[in-house]
Amino acid sequence: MEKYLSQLNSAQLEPTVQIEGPMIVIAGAGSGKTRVLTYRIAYMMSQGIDAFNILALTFTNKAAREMKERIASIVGASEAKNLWMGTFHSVFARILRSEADKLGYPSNFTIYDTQDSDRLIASIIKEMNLDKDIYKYKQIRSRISSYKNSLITVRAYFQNPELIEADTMARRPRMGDIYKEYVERCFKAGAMDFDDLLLKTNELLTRFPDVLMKYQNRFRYILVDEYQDTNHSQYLIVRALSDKFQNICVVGDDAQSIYAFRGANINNILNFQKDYDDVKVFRLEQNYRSTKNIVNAANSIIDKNQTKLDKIVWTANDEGEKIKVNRSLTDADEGRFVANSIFENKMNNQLPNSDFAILYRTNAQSRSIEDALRKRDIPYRIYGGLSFYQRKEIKDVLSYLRLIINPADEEALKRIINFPPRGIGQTTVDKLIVAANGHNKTIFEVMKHLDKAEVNVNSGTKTKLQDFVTLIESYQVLNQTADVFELAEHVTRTSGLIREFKNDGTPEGVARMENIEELLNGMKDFVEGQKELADTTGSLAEFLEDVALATDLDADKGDSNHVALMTIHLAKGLEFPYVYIVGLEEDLFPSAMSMGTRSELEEERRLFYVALTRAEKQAYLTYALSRYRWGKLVDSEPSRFIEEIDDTYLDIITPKEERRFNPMLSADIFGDVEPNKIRYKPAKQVVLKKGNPKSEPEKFQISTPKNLKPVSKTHGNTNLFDSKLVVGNVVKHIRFGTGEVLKIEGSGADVKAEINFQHGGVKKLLLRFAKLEVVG
DNA sequence: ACGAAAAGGATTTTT
DNA sequence: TCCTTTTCGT
Repeated sequence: MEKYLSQLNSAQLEPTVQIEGPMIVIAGAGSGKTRVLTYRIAYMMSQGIDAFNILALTFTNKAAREMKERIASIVGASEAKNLWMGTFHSVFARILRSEADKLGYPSNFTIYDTQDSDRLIASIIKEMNLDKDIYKYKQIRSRISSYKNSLITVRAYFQNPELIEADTMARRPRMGDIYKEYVERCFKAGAMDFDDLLLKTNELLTRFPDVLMKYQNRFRYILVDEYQDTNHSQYLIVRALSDKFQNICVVGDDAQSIYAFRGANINNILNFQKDYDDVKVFRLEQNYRSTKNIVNAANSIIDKNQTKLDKIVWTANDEGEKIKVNRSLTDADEGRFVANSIFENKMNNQLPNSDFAILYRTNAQSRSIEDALRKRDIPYRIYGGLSFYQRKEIKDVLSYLRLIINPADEEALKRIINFPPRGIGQTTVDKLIVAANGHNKTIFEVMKHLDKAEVNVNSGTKTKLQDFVTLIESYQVLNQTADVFELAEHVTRTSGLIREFKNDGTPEGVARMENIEELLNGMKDFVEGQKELADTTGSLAEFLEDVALATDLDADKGDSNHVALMTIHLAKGLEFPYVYIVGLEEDLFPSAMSMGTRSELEEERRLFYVALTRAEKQAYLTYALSRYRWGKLVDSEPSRFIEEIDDTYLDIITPKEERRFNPMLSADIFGDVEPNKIRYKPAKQVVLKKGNPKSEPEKFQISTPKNLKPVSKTHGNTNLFDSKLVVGNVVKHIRFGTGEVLKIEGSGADVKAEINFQHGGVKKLLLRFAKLEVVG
């Protein structure tokens, strides 16, 4: 142990060896937080504390797994295996399973994912005959989610006139009724959604003091990582469990709190010192990850936020390169710039692809980047997006398995009762739901006793329903003896799922088959794995739980030499030598939806801080003047975040003149500009061809690079339509003289600039025609 | 009941 | 633009 502790600096060592009492570690980005956490746990165990008494809560499964592995490598695998380490959701799902009966739930309850919740809510809205344009199921779901995260139960809701008032004002007077029905239907289906895992844990600990005591005594030492991202529900669980022994260590960075949108409460970390007596406060302020330029630039950004804890992040690392800022004309250009830059950096410095990451605000931004990377043959991998387990075909297979474990699972049943098609249509399902609700039974029970439930269907349908029940029941029997893999293999074959996707014949169908195969392989691994791991039983129930709480980031497998593409949220906790943050434009980042309040904007700023601090050596910020959004070309302005960085750390690399779009250059570098991929339709011929610019400007196409001559600067270039003219540029006009660009508006061929000429005042010019030269 | 075609919605982030 | 949902014809 000594040899490990000697690896720590004094700021890291202090919290590592502080075992007793409440404490908070405020850990700046890249300050060795994970190292402190792992060594601290290892140290505790070396001091004779039983691993059995330690609970460590992390934000992702991946973080938990990695930490556990590191601890195992220090203290030995057998010692580490008793540690309880995982996400809030996975740890408390396990506890809830063993205590489920107290809450009236079966121990094999299903975990509904967001999609399941959405479908159930949509179905309830339909059953209640409500207007689905007013009662949008996604809004309803997020509303219910925030109630649950604030511990507002259905009963609490109806006792709170303010909430009812608020929903009534929002033209949703039936909100409470939907909430009630949703909760009841989940309960009847033996299902908990993500929020329930926390809410029901609170219920368990509050209603059953003996249970609370049991877990207080068991978890005498509690650690919480990423404390800034805990929500109220999680906060209460931590408080309750740590109340007796007060051995609570929370670690986090308020500057990296980026999950308020899903209920995380930054006040949990800001107020921690008020929640416990004699809190010891530790600060990790030395950054080991990034260059001085990056650290200082990040500091200058986060400085703009009002809500924060005192902390000065610094580094002893090299000065490094300045942060490079690049402007592009369009999102496609931005992609090309990034791909080109990665290519150059790779070649110049002999670097692997895995040294690079491209971070964006929204998943939709990946497309233009992907296109460019593909053209340059740069291998990449997209993280996040539609998770593997959310794909249709995977959810179909999983739904069969879920139904085997828990026949009450309404969402699983509705999903597969007629997939593959077996002649049970919507009308029949609706009848079943009505009957089930009427008799307070599950749909599956109703199907088993069609006559008793008085379901009015014809005899053909009746047979089909009975066949389905028999099919599921036969699987249930098989589940008694077969392992997960064997069962799933049998199910996919005999249910007709495989046939369904095979017959499809389309490339999508093939991909789906491959995904199912991958799922089956995963199951095989799971079955093999259970033989080694002591804390799993390898049951189907356990597999489904893993899957329900898994994220794509958890499954990082295989060849790792690729450029990483992901959202900034997903990048939290990761680091890369080279980081490209793309789409730094107003309304995109910061997002248009997050600029309503100061706290929302501050969260966007923290998000930017997180993005920037992922970079070790070099960061690039890029933005485009226009970008395709919802299939439309939209003009955009540079993000305020660029301006907010102290410009001594910036290197604006967009050359004013040379970067002007020049098809020759552009085409030469990449070799293969596809005409139809070039989205701007400028009146380029003003410069390139003789003749009247007005004639057929729309028909102009950049066909082959050969046809185009480089723009001659001496001619005064003239057509600035494509020249990345921005507000602030000083331009020269043949008649009006010099002036400053005040505003740019319009799109396509109608881009206009408002220019304040020294002699002549403010004029609005159509760039298509104006002969302008940028002079500054 | 089912498939094809048309319409509509979405783009903030995820355990 | 792309994906999901709804509508419509059989």
